[in-house]
Amino acid sequence: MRRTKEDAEQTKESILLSAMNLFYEKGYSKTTFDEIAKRINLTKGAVYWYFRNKPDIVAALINRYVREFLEKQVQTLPADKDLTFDDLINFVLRNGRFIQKDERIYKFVFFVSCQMEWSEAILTKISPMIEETKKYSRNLYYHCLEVLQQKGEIKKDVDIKVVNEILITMYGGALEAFLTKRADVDFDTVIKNGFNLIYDGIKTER
Amino acid sequence: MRRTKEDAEQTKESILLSAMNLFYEKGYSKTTFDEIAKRINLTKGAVYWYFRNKPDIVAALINRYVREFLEKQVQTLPADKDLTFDDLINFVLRNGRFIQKDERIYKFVFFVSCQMEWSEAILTKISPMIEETKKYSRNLYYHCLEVLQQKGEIKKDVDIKVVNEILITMYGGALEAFLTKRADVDFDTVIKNGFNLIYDGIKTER
DNA sequence: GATTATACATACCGACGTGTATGAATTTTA
DNA sequence: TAAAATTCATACACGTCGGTATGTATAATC
Repeated sequence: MRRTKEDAEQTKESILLSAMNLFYEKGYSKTTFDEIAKRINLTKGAVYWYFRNKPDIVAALINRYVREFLEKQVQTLPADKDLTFDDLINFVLRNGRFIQKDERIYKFVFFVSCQMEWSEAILTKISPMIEETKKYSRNLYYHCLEVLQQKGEIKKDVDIKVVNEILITMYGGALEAFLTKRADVDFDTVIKNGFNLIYDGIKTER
Repeated sequence: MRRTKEDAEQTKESILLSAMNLFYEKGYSKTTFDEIAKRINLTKGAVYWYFRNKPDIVAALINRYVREFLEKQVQTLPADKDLTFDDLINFVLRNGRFIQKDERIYKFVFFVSCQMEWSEAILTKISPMIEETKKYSRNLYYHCLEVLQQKGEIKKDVDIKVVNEILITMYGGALEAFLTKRADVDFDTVIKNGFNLIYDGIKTER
């Protein structure tokens, strides 16, 4: 029973969504092709027609959501000449809120962070893609700090590289705490206060 | 072929170690009873004689290493009246170094953080134990900040609870970055500089 | 409108992994 | 020293999951 091309595209979408829901709920290794299919009233055959194996599905998910996420990110930063540290804070806050608001993104991030063991098969295929986005974020933060230091907003003797690492560390830690729901204080409060405390220590006195 | 009691205790030890090595190397769900046994020249039967299933093994590992870790932690903090913020920094640094130095502890932490999917079976048995240690650390940090504020080292108007969360977030983030080897700057540098920057912002001016 | 390619469903195979039942050799115990 | 308990090894039963081979209805193509 062949469907139209639009129908086919639709089912591929629903397969990806079903897979991610299951990955999110019960982890990568415990979800099966059969279950992915049954959730959307299909059979294994359908899933195997679109994807050759599980790592393939994960790769497709990463391709989709990472790109979607990165695109959202870029838009929200002002030009270099107008850049302030508050912009950087708000940028991070928006990222956090984006993850919290968009259920698909949230499930995806949770899946990658907490529901996927780093076996060889996964690691070789997917790790490079994740590394790339991490590097992208890292460079973005660093660029902002660089601009701010050149504009005289940050003391000249401050080692930006270290500050960058501190901020990234805070972001990563806050995100992990949020994902695993083990924070007494919420994401926004930690980022806002933490980043501002750091900034108070590195900004030029007026 | 029955062994002596000492031999039996020895094999139980080696089973736990073998299991943790495999969990560390290829993840929780991909390691089998058969492989755990073969690594130490035993058969499945031996492993099943000591542990009923995989979650049982994990529980035993957690029991052992978490306790060992906590005991090491407590010793390294001075009494309240002599407490300084530097002590807190050094405490965190020692924790980090302890994880880096002790291969068993390192593999265990990596396993729990990165090589275990949060399926129901695991979560119900093990999550409470992990939560407990997290809570322990959280309270320890908070207690230090409380003491320091009462001694007048930290400004009275500072919300210690938020600061506590910031520091924990930094610790968690730095640890995760270290475990996943995606840090340009090492653990010690981030903690030292990060904590000091935070402290500069909350300490009373002299 | 006949052919071909597509979009699945169905059926099946084989490998593997969990768990158990049983056996055998010692050690411990009484 | 005989009985009982321990410490494993061996063997097997069972379900499950990944992967493939095949069938089939229908859309796309010409």
